[in-house]
Amino acid sequence: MFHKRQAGKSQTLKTQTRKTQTRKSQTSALKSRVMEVSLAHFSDVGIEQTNVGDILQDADCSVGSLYHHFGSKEGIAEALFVEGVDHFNAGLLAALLPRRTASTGIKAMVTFCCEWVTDQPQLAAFLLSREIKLSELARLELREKDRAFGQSTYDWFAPHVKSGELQALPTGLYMPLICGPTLECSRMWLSGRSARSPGEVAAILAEASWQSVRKSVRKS
Amino acid sequence: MFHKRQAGKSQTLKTQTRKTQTRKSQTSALKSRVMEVSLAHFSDVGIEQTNVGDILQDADCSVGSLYHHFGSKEGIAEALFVEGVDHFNAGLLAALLPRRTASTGIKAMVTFCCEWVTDQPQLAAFLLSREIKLSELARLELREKDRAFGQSTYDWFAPHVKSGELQALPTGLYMPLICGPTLECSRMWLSGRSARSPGEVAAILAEASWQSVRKSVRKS
DNA sequence: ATTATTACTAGAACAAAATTCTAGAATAAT
DNA sequence: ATTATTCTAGAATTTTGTTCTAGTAATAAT
Repeated sequence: MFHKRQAGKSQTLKTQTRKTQTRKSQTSALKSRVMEVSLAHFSDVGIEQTNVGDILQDADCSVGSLYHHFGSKEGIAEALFVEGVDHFNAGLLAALLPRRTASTGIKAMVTFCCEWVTDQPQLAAFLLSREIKLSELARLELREKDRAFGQSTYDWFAPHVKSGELQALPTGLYMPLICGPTLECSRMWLSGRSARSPGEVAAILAEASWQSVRKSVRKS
Repeated sequence: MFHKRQAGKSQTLKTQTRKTQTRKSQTSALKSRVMEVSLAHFSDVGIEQTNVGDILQDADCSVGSLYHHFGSKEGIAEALFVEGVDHFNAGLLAALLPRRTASTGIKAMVTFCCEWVTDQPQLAAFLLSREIKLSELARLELREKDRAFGQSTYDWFAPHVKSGELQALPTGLYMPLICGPTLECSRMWLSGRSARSPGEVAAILAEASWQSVRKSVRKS
């Protein structure tokens, strides 16, 4: 009995582990499927126009599962949004931090931005649409991430401000000045109002944004 | 009989006119009320989260009237959007066209943008959210207006490009470079991610945007 | 003047779609 | 082994946008 139980236990443990992984992987695959399918629909026709039924069908998911994992349609959007922001911020920092001069850093930010949008238009369109009603929890989470991100970038900026290469500006203005034009171009491209992708005009945008934040002594 | 008819007619005309005006003004007041109330809700929680029942109640309007005048919830949004874009574009042109130098023109655009957003945050938030699914008709109407607007601004730019004050850029890039940073600041302020209103930083934004599009001969 | 037409209002009825509920299966914990 | 938890499933419910029918007031036509 004891032996049997032991054996049974180890057996169970083993199979449990295997089964758990199977279950877990099934579950996580389901969640991924739902998110992937939802992103396609959201970026295509917007959250409101997307109906849950289509998501369920395309992701081969039951009503119960969807509401168990995400709580609501907005819940899916929220998960996508947080994931997307994380991905973007991480990429932008990775592009910025290794640069040693103000000019190359700023330009790297703009270039990264352009490429990221051009490479994943669906996610970009979704993030830029901002039609997401975030829960209080997610709002706080994002605000904290935003703060940390802002801090990281400013830590990089500060020395260059001190050395006189960059203008001293209210901290909240650097991002809009550096990435604002690019994001505006992105919106226009993503919504079909412009034919030129951000990737195609990256160099121009990078130079222009750099001119807008550099500390300059003008000839004229 | 003829006389009576004449009298009757004029009488009718008079009362008709009065009654008509009353009716018309009632109707137009109703439409205004619906739009005003809707804007408040839309800019606050978004179109999807706003429910028609609330609009009906707050605007003291019946279901029938609302659908008679606007066709759908999106119809209200569409009307607000078109009206808002018209108002913004007209204001921007009015700020730009009288200026005689490249520098003052560009700065006037940015300044106007900042003030407009700061003065009517609800409308600005609604326009910038871009969660509106426009009808084909409205889409075409807006595209045409966009084109005309772009043409007007470019007609103003062209001479300054020729004279070497402004950079020669792909036409689609002027607006993003000039207004992109401002719009980004606006989004942050409107969504509560930034405390400083665009109006407060207008001067900085104007100068920076000008630096980004001017044709410069640098000292360094 | 009477009749027909149109513009508008009103709210009950309807349909579509999001979400909740109940139940049961798989897995983990005690 | 039993109990608790997580997850799946889909029927049932609720919510909500929209349509429909009917009626009223204003305008035009005859």
